[in-house]
Amino acid sequence: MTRVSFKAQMLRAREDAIVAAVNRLLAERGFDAMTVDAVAAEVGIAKASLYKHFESKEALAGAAMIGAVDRALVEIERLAHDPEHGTDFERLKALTRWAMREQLAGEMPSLPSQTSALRAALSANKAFVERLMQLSDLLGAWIGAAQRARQLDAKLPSEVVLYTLYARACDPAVALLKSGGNYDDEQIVELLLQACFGGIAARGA
Amino acid sequence: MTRVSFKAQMLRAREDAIVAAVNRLLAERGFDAMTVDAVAAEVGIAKASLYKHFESKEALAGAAMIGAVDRALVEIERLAHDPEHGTDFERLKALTRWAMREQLAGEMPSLPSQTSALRAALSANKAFVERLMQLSDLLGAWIGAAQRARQLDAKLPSEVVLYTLYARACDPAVALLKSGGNYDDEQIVELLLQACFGGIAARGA
DNA sequence: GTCTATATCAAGATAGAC
DNA sequence: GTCTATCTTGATATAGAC
Repeated sequence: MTRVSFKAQMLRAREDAIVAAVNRLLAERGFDAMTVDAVAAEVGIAKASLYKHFESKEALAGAAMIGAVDRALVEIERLAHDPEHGTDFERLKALTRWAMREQLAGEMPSLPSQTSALRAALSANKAFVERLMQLSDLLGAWIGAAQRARQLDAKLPSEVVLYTLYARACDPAVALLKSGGNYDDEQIVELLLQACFGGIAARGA
Repeated sequence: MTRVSFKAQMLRAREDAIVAAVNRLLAERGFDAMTVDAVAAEVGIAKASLYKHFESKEALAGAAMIGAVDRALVEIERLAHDPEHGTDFERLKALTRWAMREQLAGEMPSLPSQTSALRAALSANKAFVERLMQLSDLLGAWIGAAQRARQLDAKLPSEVVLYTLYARACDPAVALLKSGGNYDDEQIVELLLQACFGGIAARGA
């Protein structure tokens, strides 16, 4: 009864391939510079066929953004049960590390900068907004716990920490350091993680 | 002999007005979403006239980006002689504060995200590259001095600190906090400055 | 150097056959 | 649901008169 028809499986696989292509192009070029022709070419189907699956460029991007948030939610779930990360503070750090690695791998679609045409469309996308709120709630809980445990700075409002972490997931400093060519991916991640959590000012004394 | 003709003054004023409009639109919408029509409308002249002053959209943006770097250089010069900021560490902090205020005022054109069509054009713009190197050299000197004075974390490579500060000048966290509506502009600046220099992890103990 | 009018082209979206 | 061919729009850039 729960068996899924072969046709439906094919449909699903095709749409997954489309979303994956959009995700990559979104990470590589951003929404404005991504063309629907490029998506079609990457998937290997005609542009008109794309529009049978998604009704607009905004819908394509929306599906990819939902996928990105979902991957973050999956990673959160994984970290919550990973004995290697014993505190919420460590889990927040591990999640930020994961986000930076995704960015370096070209799999993190950059957040729509304040102004992008995408922003309005995403605000109207209920599935996206709902998942983003879920993500924010989970992170907010971790942040609050880590502040009470005195591992995160309790003087910073939780909102400031949350937005700071969101911003680090698309930090241009990652690409700048990468193009500098002096550090490999893992070094970039650890250096920026240190700058984010520890700050650039000296500690101690 | 050094007198400048009235006509040349008018020309200069007109071009300054154009660059100012481009700067604002670049800050508000970014390069891709900025149209030459919008620039013309904002300045109040015909689009064809714009092209008598600048040969392309990229040239327009280049002029605005050069202007932004120049404003930073002027601010650096001012800070270097301001007795209120006695150390290079304090000057770096003050410059970052200035950049965040510019961003909130809508006067900081966002850095071309890794992929923008603008990036290639800027790399080929000698005047821009030259000024950006000048800026980087000045900041690099301040960073090195602040690290030797043990006020900036000496374990972070100077390059990491430099790129981190560049990234904070267009930090999306600024706009996120602004749209959150819980803090006024000055509070946003001070909170993010604290997160950047002090880090989000707890200090002490 | 400024204007109006237009050329040109890229890109989002659709028609209609299979 | 996939294709080829086409429509339509919006945006960069230019022609040509004044």
